[in-house]
Amino acid sequence: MDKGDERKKQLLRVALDVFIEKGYYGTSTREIARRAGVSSGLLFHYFSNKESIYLELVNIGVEEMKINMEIAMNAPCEYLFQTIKNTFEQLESNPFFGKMFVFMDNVQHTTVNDKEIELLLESADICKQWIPIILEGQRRGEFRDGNPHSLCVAVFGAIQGIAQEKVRIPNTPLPKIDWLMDMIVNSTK
Amino acid sequence: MDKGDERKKQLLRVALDVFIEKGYYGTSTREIARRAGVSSGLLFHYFSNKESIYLELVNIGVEEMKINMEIAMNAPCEYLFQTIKNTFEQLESNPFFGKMFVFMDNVQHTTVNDKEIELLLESADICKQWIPIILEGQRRGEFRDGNPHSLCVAVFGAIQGIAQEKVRIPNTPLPKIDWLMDMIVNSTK
DNA sequence: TATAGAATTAAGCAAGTGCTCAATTCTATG
DNA sequence: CATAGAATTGAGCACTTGCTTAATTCTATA
Repeated sequence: MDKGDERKKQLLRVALDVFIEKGYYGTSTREIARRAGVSSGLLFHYFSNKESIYLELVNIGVEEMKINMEIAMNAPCEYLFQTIKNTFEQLESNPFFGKMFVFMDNVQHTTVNDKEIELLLESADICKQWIPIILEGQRRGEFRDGNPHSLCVAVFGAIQGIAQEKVRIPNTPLPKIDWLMDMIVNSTK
Repeated sequence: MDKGDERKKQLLRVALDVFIEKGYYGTSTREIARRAGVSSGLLFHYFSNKESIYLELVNIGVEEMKINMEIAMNAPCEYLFQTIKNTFEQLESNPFFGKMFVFMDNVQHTTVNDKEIELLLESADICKQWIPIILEGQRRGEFRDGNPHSLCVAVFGAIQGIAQEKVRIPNTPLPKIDWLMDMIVNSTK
């Protein structure tokens, strides 16, 4: 209900769009303000600087990712299935999630000279977080062999590709989950 | 041997690095010049404007991609295997190829308001070019069923993920090709 | 109705941007 | 050696950038 909170959320939504479209450096504070139909001064009333807008979005993204990771690790196959299922369900029902997902990938591949962001990204690097789970899956013989990092990067690249497409063309149908699971799960199982 | 040609190539190499790192808008012509140890005036002696530097790189990228696509389409499995094999061999032996590969992916996901670039990208969109090949593979029953575009986006996302990693950490080992083939090829074959 | 505080604007500064251009240095060849 | 033409510089223009600030409007409540 608070007018200020509502405005701040609106500004974040607009900023997310522009950041996805043009990257960090390509986004000007004036453009965010203009697209929000607001003076650029107001933007700096709600955020202390451009970087902090980006940071706040990264933080939201990190939280969003964590929620998707909360299922326990003592069932790697189940975990993976649930994670992909959750991700796809969200991609289908919640456009903001898709944008955030793509945004987080862009963030990973863009240098923003800021140690705070770099640190945040460490905690948002899903590939790194998945490695122990994949190792466990491999130990159980449920997952394919091979460098777990490659496995991770490839699976995640695939999901990313699908997400990118979904954000660009929202009515793209998503592939079946089994199909993606097969990428990782040992087919001789 | 020509001094001017050599300089131009050097400037393109430097520009590629900066574009990958900071994206189109984040890259300033002064920074390219500075990193090349040259005045910014010289940059505009060799290129008519910033956009044309980018365009020239995109063109090189498109050519590089085309070379990897030249094997005929009447053997989808063989074609795919060869393409991935080529890509991995290049990633291993030629750092410039890897950078170009990542650059082309960044290009696809960045809006640069330029119709010429947009047109070029049409011809560089590997996903679109692969679709007929995948359809043919599916018709023969050699490839998995499912939306060919999703298949494409996923496979390509996986390869991209691997390439990104290779560029960031050059001594990352690449996964086995069979492993990637399995993503697409029908396992009941 | 009066007023404190939040929401908002418009103007503007210092620094950085893409790009130009006159002026200089280098270099190959007659 | 002389000189044409290429390579290179550095100053600078017009514009955009992130951000500030004084001034104004809105809005809730005493």
